[in-house]
Amino acid sequence: MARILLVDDDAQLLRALRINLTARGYVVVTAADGTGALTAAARTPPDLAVIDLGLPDLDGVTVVQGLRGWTGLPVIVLSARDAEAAKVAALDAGADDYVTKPFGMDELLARIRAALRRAAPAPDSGDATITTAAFTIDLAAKRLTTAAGEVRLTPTEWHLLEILARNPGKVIDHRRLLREVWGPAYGNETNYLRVHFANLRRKIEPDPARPRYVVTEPGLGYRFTP
Amino acid sequence: MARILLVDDDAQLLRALRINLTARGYVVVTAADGTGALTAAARTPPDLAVIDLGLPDLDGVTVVQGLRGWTGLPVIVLSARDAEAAKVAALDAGADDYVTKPFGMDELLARIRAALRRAAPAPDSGDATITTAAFTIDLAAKRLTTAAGEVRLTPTEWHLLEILARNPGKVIDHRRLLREVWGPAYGNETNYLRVHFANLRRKIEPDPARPRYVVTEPGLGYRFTP
DNA sequence: GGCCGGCGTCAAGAACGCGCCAAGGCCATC
DNA sequence: GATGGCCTTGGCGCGTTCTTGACGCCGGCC
Repeated sequence: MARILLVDDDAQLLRALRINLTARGYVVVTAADGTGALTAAARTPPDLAVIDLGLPDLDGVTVVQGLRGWTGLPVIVLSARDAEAAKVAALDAGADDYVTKPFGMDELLARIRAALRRAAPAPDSGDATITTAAFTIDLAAKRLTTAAGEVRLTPTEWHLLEILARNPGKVIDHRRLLREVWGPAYGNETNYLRVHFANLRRKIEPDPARPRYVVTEPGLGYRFTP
Repeated sequence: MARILLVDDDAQLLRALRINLTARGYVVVTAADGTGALTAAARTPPDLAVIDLGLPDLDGVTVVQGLRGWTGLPVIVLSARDAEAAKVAALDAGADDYVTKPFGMDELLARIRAALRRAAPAPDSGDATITTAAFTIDLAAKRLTTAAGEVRLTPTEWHLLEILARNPGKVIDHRRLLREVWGPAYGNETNYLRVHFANLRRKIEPDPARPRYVVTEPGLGYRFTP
């Protein structure tokens, strides 16, 4: 289920939201201030963030910009009723949606569902399985099967393969791969990519020395060709 | 500019919105009821729709579903303050966003901008292929194919070609090319350009000695002519 | 006619990126 | 406390790419 990052300095509200969301099956991570939110998001990027604009340390808009710098995850912003200027600023900074306090839990849940639905860029390709001559990727079930049987991939290998497989034929930057898998602090550690792609190829390529599906574009990045 | 479909039975509000939106450069189409909205959208699909939930003939949720049946265009829904149930229903029906009446014009405009921005996540993949008589450039996939087959370009060659191809017909300065590819510290190393453009021409020009597509403008820079 | 600056071409050495291997550390599980 | 899986880190060799310098060509200018 989706991971949701909650950011608010009101411990009571945080607790209420956590209970409601976990009851719906979401995995909830919380932070009480802006820096905590950014570090938490950097460590393990969530699928969606709910951010209160009135934080003790950073402006909520700053937090939104900090996230938008490296990830496209949907962001829902919370704030007091009369702060229309802040609303506009947050939306223009890249927030996806806005909820005014006080709000009904049903409304927030509906907006979260809507945002997550939008974020799944292609609902057909989200649940779809990608099939090649050598193997089949089931993105939803996180399963990869070859003619020889099922293959176990490590989390990083999955993450890398998934990004490539969702953009078939396209070259994905070194930087983008590193940012999406390891977080915004990474960008030059191309050796990570070399090692993990080598391991991945050893598992899924018919001839790992001459890869057919996970192709290197020297100096640019990597490409998945179905 | 973007086409926006406005659906509301309040003629006064419709007029006010039309004035404000056209003033911002949007093209506005209006409808006063649900059936009118659906037929208008079917005739010439807009880029975004703003729909009031309280229509005389159809339920607003029905209109949203009617649109969602065949198009993915972003939909913003309007309704009275106390209709939280309708809000939830509309969002789950596929509406992208929700604004409560009465609302400030700035907020609506910000939400429209946000929705349009989300809806156009791939401006590069749309116009990203440039075709000439001799070859095709796919900027998104970083692929270049000629009649003879696919051609591999080095990173610098790609970078140079991409800058020229994104400004077809325009002369690009030596300095700008050097700065964009090699960094701000470079500006006089025109010999780099000579070498790399020579290599590039050898790969993509039918007659590299007499270039047709990557043309030198002596003393000024280089130009891409499709 | 001779000079000069800008451009294209070529070739050689340096630098870089990549695949591969192997050792070490961290964490969770048993 | 031991084990095993996974990620990180460093080093090595190879091929490609970039840089650098030299040379010839062409057109404009004195």
